[in-house]
Amino acid sequence: MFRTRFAPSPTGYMHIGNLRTALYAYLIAKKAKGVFILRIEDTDQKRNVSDALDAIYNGLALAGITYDEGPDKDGGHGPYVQSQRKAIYGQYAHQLIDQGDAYYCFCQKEDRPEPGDERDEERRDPCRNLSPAEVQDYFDQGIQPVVRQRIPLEGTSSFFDHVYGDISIENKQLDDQVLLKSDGFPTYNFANVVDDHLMAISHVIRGQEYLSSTPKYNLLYEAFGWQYPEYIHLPHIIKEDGKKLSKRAGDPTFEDLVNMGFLPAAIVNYVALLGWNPGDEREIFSMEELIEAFDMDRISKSSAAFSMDKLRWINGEHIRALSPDAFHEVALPWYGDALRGFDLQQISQLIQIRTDCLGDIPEMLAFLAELPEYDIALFENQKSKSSLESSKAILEAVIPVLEKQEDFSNAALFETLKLYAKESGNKVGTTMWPIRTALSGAPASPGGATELASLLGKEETLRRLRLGLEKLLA
RNA sequence: GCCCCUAUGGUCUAGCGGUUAGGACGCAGCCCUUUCAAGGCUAAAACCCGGGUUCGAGUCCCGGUAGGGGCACCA
Repeated sequence: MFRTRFAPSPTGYMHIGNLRTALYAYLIAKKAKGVFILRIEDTDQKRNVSDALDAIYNGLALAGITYDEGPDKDGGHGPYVQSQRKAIYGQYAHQLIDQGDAYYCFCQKEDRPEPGDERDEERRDPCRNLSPAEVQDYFDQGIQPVVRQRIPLEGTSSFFDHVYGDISIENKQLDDQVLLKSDGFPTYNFANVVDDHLMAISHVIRGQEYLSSTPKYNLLYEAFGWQYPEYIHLPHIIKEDGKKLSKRAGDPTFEDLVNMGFLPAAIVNYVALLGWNPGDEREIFSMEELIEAFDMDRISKSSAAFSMDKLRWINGEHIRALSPDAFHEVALPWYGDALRGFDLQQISQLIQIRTDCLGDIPEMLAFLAELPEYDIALFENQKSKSSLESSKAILEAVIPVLEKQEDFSNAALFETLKLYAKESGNKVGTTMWPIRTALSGAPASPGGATELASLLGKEETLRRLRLGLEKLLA
């Protein structure tokens, strides 16, 4: 039985790297018809943010990643919040001390050498060899110790990782890491091992930054006589300039992207592709398709750069794949008050294919509510064989035609204007250009002349056309 | 300082000893067209460097270089 877990610490938001870790852990479990677990790693008392739990729940729900066991979903392996498991860690730490695989350390933080000091020779802690009497003595002085892991002086620790292959590190490179802090809480280094074992996690999926600590965790598994899990360490996600993603530098979190107008499903789709590919040339995936296609042995080793351009494209593909009704629903919140009175359904129909990101909508439609200032140079367009003169003539001729037009539906308008073009000997494009331009005041618009006219209605259409003509006559 | 990892176009990637080095985003051009999109077609663009191994290396080995990560009473 595959059992994977996502184990975030409650920092208040879900960044892209976390989202991908959660997603891969979910996909690996679901692919194997296994169980996906949410565990909260809140052992750092200084770092807990209120409401942070909600951010995790909301983020996962938004992403469509559902867990089978978690803080609010007992699966018999709880509690799923590490701060509620304090007694468990204490008990296991004492077992290690009794076995000689861990020891009390009474050093103060300041006593520890800095990296870069001559720590290669003697990186072992002075408390490593304290006699029972000395330990007792310290206790009698009321000093609160930490518990450190006793790493073997000799030998090499090796393990297999599904992404990075065989990794091997000499034990002498490993630190006697702290297992239990002086406040009695475990460190991540200890809690993750105890919890992963107790929760029967079969596959550990986490960031690459844990790769070189994994031998220490395996030593712990061995000390307990536990079997260790399979490992899947994930390369980092970086920016296109090679720097790392950071909220501080203004890089968007998952929630930010959603607020910017990206579909959660598209973000999930894109993030899945950051470091993994299906082995064929598909790029657009639903969650179900991802589950079907995912293969942990096809995860790449090198870090991947997050590309807004590619996200936009994938988002556009997801938007275009929506049914018209579904698109209308997601687009609606972006229309705002300025578009009151317009046929929003018709607008949705017009812009769906042209929308890469919902956040583009307000700007794309701004001209509807208010005609922008524009230069008459816009009436000149080579491709439409449109000049200032032709535009003036066409506008002059077309205004009376449209004044008589009763049916302002797109189809009817198009018939009328096409007929006019034919009779006047103008090309359709040449006829439409000045109309489209006068109606939008922009070099490009989400719809052609008749589509805009139909949207704007007869009165406003005529008003804008006359305005355009005035500009040309001036 | 010590240790671990990585390295194919600008970006994401396929490749797993013999390929015209494939695809996608982006970029440029063309077609389509009621402007723009969308769609179709075309183009430019890559195996970090140096040694080996081999008949033959992007692919295997070693060494550089560059980048990332770790060496916390943070996770």
